[in-house]
Amino acid sequence: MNENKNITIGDVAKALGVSKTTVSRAISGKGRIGDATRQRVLDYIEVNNYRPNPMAKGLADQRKYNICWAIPGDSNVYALPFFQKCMAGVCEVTMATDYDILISLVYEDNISHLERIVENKKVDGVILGRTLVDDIAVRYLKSRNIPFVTVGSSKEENVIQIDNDHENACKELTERLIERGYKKLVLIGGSLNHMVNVTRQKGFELGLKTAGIEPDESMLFLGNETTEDVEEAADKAIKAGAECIVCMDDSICRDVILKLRRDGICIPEDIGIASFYDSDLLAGNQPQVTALKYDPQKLGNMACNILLKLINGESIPDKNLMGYEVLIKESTG
Amino acid sequence: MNENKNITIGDVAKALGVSKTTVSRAISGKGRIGDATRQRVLDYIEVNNYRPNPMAKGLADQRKYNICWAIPGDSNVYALPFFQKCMAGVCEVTMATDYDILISLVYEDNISHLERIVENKKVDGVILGRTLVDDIAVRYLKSRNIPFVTVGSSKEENVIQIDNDHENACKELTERLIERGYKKLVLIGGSLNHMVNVTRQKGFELGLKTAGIEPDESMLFLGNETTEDVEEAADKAIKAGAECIVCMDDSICRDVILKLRRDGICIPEDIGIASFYDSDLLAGNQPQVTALKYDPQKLGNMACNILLKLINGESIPDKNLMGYEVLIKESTG
DNA sequence: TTGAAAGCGCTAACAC
DNA sequence: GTGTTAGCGCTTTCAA
Repeated sequence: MNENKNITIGDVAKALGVSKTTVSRAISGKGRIGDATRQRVLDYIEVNNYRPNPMAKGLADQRKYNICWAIPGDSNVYALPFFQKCMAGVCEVTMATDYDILISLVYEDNISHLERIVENKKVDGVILGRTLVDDIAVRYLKSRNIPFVTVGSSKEENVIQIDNDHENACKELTERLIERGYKKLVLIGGSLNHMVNVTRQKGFELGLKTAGIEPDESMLFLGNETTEDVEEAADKAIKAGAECIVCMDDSICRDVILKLRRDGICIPEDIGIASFYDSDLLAGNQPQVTALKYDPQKLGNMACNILLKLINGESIPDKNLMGYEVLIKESTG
Repeated sequence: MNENKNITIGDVAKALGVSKTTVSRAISGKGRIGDATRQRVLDYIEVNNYRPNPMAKGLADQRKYNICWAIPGDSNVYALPFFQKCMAGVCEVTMATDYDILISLVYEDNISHLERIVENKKVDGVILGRTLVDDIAVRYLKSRNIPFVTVGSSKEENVIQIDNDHENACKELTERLIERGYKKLVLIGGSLNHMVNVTRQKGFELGLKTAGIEPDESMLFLGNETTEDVEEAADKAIKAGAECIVCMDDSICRDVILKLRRDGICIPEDIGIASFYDSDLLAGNQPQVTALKYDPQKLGNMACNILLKLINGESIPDKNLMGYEVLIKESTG
């Protein structure tokens, strides 16, 4: 149609013999306007494919119509399917609105990119894709007084959090494992600066307690960052007589499984394996792995919906937990 | 510092007793301005942490200072590490500029989200994260006359493409496999609507020809979409007497390896395995897999740099190929 | 070398 | 119910 000519609200107004205000009102639905006029405007816009200039709109109403999706910049982390699925969930929601998603990579000790985006006022709000125990991003966002939500729990006050119910999920899975006859459970986990890991550990310990087992150090192999760390932990766990290794996440679980296979240890004959997080990483495995299943996409939906509400001034409870599923599979006997 | 007060160019001008024009010139570097004045302005800005409002700037200079990173929306695809790494590469480049990245999910037969972003003029250019043989996104972008580049090759004319040199890479790996003594090579591949797969097939066939082998249908198992397809293909390949299975990408390779393991077929004793693409999916594997290694992050760097140049009116050659590495590992004898 | 003023395209009081 | 007008914060002629 209109090759390069950028048709503006003024053009529409002129063509219809009305004022720009009227056109603006027809579009936004705000203010009084006659039904007939509104329809006339809407029709014209539709036919001539008029699109308001977001810059002008943003300048005038002080909105950016962008939100920021901030994810870890560490390459071994951001590539996790979880973040992709979650982002797709966010995307699904924004697609139905005028909002778009701006990416930011944040690091545990460096959030300069996020800062730039916020300082430059490019977004109306931000979604933090993961939370840390000591989280400079959360603190920064709070200090800037910009609407934001976190995917994951936070220890900070007054932070709107959307999270899976890891605590209860892990508790339940732990209990179920014990019910299945495992006496000596062992937890292999990652960085304790990740809130999710802390929460999972708590769930694990609660599960043990419910079953009358007092958690102690000999069952916990935490803070493992690298594959080597994990393999070493697995070694120790086995030597300590573990009957079932519970892995805090899918990537740890993958590492443990590969390690056991190399060592000729059979699952589930020699030892049971369970994971506190299911994912594609574990998908092709056999035996299939007992694990907790969440829906990252739904989490993304929810986070985005809540952020949008927040931006629009609605008030939201701090804690928003989502459900889970316990999948008992072949890897645990 | 300044809590909520949005300091504007006017404030800076007033505080310094100069005009807005002068401040603008000091920042942009455009137009004549005295060194002393410029420095005075710059210092003030630095100290008071003034940030130009991107909306206003965009409105005035008709730029958006955003580029769009468009990736496949199919969940089994966009979660591939390749896209994440590539995006990180794009991000690295934008971080050093005023540009930010807007996400769009596109589908083979539906690019409405991309269309909205472009129609709404939210970006100055777009990077297409993958290319198809019949690519509606490419055609759309061309028709809209907006600067764009593709990561991956395209059959369309006048498209700026940034790609790994898949053809030569696959050709070379194929030759190397033959040199190692494999007589009967077989290629298992995915959708032939993906340009990358078409290119890889071509490289494979060129490699065979160089070695004096005429490629024929019995060596090609292409168009496999699902894990089941791949497993069936692997079955047929083995029954057809394949000595070495060449997989078009990492996920196919993973599927093949799992399948062989289930069937009790040993690598490399019973059969060789090679992959035209290396990734984390294959990382933990043993035996380690002979594969082609690329650098997706560098690809992202390059794509973004080129797009930025394009936006600034520079002219760029259509074809931009990047290097590769052939990794011969245990999986091929 | 610097400044005044006119937009960029849209929204929102405030009239009528 | 509709129009007038004054900005939103920046860039850019055009004068000085």
